[in-house]
Amino acid sequence: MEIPSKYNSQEVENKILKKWLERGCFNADRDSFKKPFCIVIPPPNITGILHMGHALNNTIQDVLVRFMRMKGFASLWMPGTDHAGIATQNVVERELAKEGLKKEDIGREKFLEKLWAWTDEYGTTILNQLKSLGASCDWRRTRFTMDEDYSEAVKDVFIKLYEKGLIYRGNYIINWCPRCKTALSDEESAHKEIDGWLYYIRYPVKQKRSEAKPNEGTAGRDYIIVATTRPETMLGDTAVAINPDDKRYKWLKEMTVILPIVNRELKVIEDAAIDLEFGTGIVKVTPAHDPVDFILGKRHNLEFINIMGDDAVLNENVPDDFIGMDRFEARAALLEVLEEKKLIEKKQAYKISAGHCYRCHTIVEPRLSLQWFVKMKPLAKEAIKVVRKDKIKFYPARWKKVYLNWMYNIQDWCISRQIWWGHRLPVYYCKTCQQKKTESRKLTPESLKGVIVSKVKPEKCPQCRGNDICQDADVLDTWFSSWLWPFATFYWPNKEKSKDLKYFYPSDVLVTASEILFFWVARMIMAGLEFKGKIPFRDVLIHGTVRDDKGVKMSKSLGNTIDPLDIIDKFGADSLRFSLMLSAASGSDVYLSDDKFLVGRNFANKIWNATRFLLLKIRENNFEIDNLKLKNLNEIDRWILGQLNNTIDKVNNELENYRINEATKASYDFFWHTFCDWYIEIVKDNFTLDKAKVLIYVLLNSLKLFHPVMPFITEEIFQIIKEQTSLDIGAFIVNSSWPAKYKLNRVDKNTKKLESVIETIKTVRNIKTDLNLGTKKVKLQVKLKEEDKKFWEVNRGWIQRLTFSESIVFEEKLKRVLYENDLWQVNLGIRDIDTKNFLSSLEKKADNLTKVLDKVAARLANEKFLRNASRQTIENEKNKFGELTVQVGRLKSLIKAFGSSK
RNA sequence: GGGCGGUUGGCGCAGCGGAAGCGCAUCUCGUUUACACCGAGGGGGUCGUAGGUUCAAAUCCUACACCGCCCACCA
Repeated sequence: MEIPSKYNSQEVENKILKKWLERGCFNADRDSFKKPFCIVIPPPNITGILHMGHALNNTIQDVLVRFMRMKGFASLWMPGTDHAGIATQNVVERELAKEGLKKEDIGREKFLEKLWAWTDEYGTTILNQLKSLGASCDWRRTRFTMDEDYSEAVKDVFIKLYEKGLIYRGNYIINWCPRCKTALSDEESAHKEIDGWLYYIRYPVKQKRSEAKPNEGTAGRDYIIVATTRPETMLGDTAVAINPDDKRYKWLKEMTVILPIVNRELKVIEDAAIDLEFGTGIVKVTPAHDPVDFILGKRHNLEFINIMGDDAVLNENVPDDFIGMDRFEARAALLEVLEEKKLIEKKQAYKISAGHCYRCHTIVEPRLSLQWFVKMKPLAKEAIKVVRKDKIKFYPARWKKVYLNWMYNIQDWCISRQIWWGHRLPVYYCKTCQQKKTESRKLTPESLKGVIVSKVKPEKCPQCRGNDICQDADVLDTWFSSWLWPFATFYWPNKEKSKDLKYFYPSDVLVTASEILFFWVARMIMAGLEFKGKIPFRDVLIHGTVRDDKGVKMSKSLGNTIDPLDIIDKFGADSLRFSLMLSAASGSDVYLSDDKFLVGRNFANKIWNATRFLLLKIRENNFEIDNLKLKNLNEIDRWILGQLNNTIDKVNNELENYRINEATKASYDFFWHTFCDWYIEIVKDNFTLDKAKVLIYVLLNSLKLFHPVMPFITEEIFQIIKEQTSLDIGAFIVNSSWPAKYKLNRVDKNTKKLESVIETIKTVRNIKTDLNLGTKKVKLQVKLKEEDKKFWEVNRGWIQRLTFSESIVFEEKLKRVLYENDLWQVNLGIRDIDTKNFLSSLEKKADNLTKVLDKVAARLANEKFLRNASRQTIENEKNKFGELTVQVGRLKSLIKAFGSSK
């Protein structure tokens, strides 16, 4: 069979993928003879399409899973998808909008039908894209956060926490997205600085000026000035506040202030939280629309006036003129009125740090509302301990601090969402019991009267026996289901179905970007400890962000993305993976541009052609390769096997420490620059059956080293080797065993000679370049000891070829020496030579080495050095001094012989 | 405001106490028994700045500067 000279990734990858899937190569089952290794995938959103971030994240996981699989572990990569509440609902809402409909038009039930239909149609798109990336998940096990069993786990957890008193319902200021019309958790509100204004507004004082005690500072005025960035919220003001120690406003303490436009009377409260330095030192207090004011409101028993609806449009709690206006419209209108009334003292440009909805980027409105929360402090306690004690380790380690810092300051988690797509809260209300409550502007603790927390709808209210019962309309935060992912995917808490859980839990490593450290990683740790009593994973591997070549984060909205599917099309999944792994220094961001992927493509082609060459030679020679028992090894063979051993060690070590880029680089360097550049070149013209076996042996083991990073091409070549030899090497490389070191039982005396020859070849090439000889063939004259002649004799052929020489002759005496090392001297058989370049490169070398030599000499002459440095260090320096002296001596005498250019 | 990173050749990174390295880019040469998606070579860096510790500092310490993240209730 002819092998084409270019590797065709498209053709190969589809074919190989199909075989793997058909033969269940990725399946992982409980096996009492194997140790488990498990990674749970960060479930992509069902709305997702594969982007570079996914490609990076999942390639890392796949490399680890494939590595451990080959190492003989029952290596499970658990796949699945996340229902992604708000994100998915938004997508389907947009679809609906194309028909001119809103979700309310068709109702909850119909809307959910559409969502499920959408899920069925597009929900697995990303999983198929992961397959084409080569992701070796056990696809039989694919789970979805809204699967029936999974939903049971979610309800279960809610009830457990509720019964433990860790879930409560209450009126608090939460982050509200007026576009998605739902509450958000603190984490879902991303703070960004925006340009705004700080307005200074005059509020009149009710009491007549004469009644005011005339003394310090601002006392003489009949108004006060407050500063605000969100003037429209003043319509909900119910007080103004000052610091009790603020001498400037002592006079104000007994006064009443009139809220302009609304004409509500505001009392003046004193609170130590007020910053004397900021603004005017007087704060307008809007308890229903600002988190700080909310606390003040509770502390001082103020009225809470909610002035906005769920879409941030002002409601009937504001003067008629403003009702129905959007918050920003209202701001403009209000400022106009204030301007007219001359109530604006001044405004100054100001950077506001405003929360933005992490799904639609709308500015979040702090809003008082009745929501469900999880008490986090008790859950955080253990989760802090396991990380502090390194039961869970972060890679890179610095993330430990970030994690702990967040955990120490953790806030309660708002888990109810006013959307339709998600897990309904397992909460029911008895309308009869609830009606007894009274409407009030005063904030009262939310009574649990009429609240029934239950997995299924109760027939009757346990309190009043009434049957007018309805389920809470809200759904749970998406992360309230994702935080169970490491064990709910194994059908926890169903005892019957979750047998694998015992075997595979805890998983070994979680691979993720830092963005979801708090959203997901921290919460999984808490959930694992709370519900399973065990950590969910031992290691957390945090990789960087994917950026473009200018360092800007890749994002769809900026249009600077590189589509991984395009790269797969053009260069192949292996190239994509290889280049990603090579550029992804552990934990640092990845800068990508199209040409980065050429490295991967070129390397794939290199592997391909090396294989092609070997198989070609084997066929030419009619060699029958039916075993890999290596025989008649000479020093060259032992040298390459030793180099392979070193590489295996290095790759093992690096992969075990999650330094995939280092592992990738090590195997790349070995294969290209040692195996191809030297070994193959050396044995080319002495291609015996024994050599062919060494070549195939090294090739096969190299393929195995590459396989985790480049699964497709390595599998394809593995299959070709199987086809073209009689070797019994197993069905698939994906299920084959990881390379072991070749047993080399003696230290080779000739290794030094071989390495000196390689050094000599390199130098001769340099000299020829310097002498402008190009590829001209000249005689290579060598003066060497009798005992080394045999070595040169045996290896004459390839040394001659690689030095581009017409012949090699041994001389008793050289007319001149162009190169010299510990073992031999070399001259080239030419008469007239242009020594200019040669001399200058010699001089440059000599200069550099002399500088170093001087330093070493000075060090050795330094008494303090001899006194303080370790014996070993001094010994090293002495050796270095000796070597350098010899080298410099050689160079200097060479320069002298050719007549210095200086 | 607090915290965490980073600053090494044009670009991206490694090195983290004893002779400045790698990949890409660049330049020169090359129709060599696979591969031009190749081979052989070359040029290019006083390791952000200023101090300090040390016999010795890119490497440890302290400030500072710039860049980038994250957290935070400065209205």
